[in-house]
Amino acid sequence: MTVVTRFAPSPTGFLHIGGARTALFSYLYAKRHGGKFLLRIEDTDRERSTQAAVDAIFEGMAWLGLHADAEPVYQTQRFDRYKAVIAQMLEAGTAYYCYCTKEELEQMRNEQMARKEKPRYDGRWRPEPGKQLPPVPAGVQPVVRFRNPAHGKVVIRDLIKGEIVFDNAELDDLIIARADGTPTYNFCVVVDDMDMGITHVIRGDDHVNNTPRQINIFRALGATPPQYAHVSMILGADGAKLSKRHGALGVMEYRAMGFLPEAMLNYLVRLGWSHGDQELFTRQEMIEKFDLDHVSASPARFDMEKAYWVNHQYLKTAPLHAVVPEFDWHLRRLGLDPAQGPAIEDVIRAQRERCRTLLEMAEKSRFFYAELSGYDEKDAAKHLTAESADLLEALVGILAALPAWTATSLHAAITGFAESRGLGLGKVAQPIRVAVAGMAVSPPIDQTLFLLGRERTLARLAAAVRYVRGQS
RNA sequence: GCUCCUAUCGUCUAGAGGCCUAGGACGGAGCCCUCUCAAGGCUUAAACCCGGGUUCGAAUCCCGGUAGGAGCGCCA
Repeated sequence: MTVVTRFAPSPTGFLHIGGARTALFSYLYAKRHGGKFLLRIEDTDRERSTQAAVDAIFEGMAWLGLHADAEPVYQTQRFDRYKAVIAQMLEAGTAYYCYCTKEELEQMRNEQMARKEKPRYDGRWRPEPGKQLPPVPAGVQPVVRFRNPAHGKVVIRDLIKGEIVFDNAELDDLIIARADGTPTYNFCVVVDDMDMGITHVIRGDDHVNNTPRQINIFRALGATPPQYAHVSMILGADGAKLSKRHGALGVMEYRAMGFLPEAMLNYLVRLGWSHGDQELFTRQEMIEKFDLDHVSASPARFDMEKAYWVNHQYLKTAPLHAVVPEFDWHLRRLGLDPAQGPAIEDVIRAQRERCRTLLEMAEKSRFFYAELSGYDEKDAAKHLTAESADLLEALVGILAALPAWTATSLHAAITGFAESRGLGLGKVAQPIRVAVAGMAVSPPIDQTLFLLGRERTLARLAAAVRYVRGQS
């Protein structure tokens, strides 16, 4: 049997981190077993679903490279099918009409809560042999309820949490079609999972309580339920639930923060899943090694520091062709023109070891692509002094006369100059750094000047000299 | 309230009864290297929620507490 998994977000917002991890697990599990990974848009709630959210989800999935193996399924395009199944269930007696109004239901719940009972439908419209149903009220559009088995137990062999047992007596008859005829979530999920041939449902553990109901519907339909794997949720750094109000960010915001998609995937896969002591996985390794046995059943906190570390590992080692487009995107985002400076491959090579994110890299590389807007105040005060102005002035002459503008010749020239003055390299390099980069941090000074080019270097050195002298 | 889930360093985790003096990673501390920032190397502090069982032996199995969480919609 081929494994078929799916990711089924409801388009009410962007693709957040928890959803992305669920999608990743589903994707990996399918790939691991040579199966298919499908996408389904659960948009039956027309009030809250938006096209913008659908697009945002696709955008996030695309950025992460989580491609589905077929066109996405939209629930709103399957209403005819749902209607047919509901008719069939009504016919078979596994579903029935219920004429309770929302107000009656509300009252029922309140009374039950007051009695400290679990709020549930009392089954007043549920047909039973020999039972007298209430008279059908005029002007009430009925909903359709699923006739859940009254007795027995539902046993879920969850691939992550193990055996979970629910008593059918705990389950009430859920609504599968609203008064306006539109189907509801738990019902659509079953019909879709059945029709799509889903073999493994990997989803957030906020769905465990829905699972027995869904299994019962599967059975009422004469279908075999898929296997389930409920992944625990991701908490914020403080251990509190992630929500829009509380630190839940869309994956695209992580892009803006300077994460590489592969790094994001790697951080996410290790959040809850492990393979011995291994921390870093290529996508291929994830596919080869991912399994549900080693997915943790307990919730995990999102640790930004660790995420940064993973990203840094990727920044340092990823093939340039994977970094270039992302870095280019960040440069432009800062209003910089990548054409107005050194080749970005060279800048990445020079910067990758010293930046945890692409955003940081772009900010630290600004001086390669744009004129200085000023000097860092502290750095200038410390390094752009009267003495260093003399050094810089001398350097302008030396560097202008350099036969070749290469890192090697620059290195020789600068160290030679420092020695001739009886100074440590730092005494010379730091003022140069502030002069050309505007701050006391940059790649090795020979690299920096080489990448910046002769013209810009000399001009900035001279400008720094003027700056110092103009101040006093 | 009811049902269900979870519980190893601050964080992510390894651990499937003896291999555990509980391992790795992030972060922290210290040292080395060094033109800045990094990177790298070395060292170090830091955890089995509590209580009972089962067993020759428990972080691992069972029960009970405690704590956290999820669900209880004509939302998904």
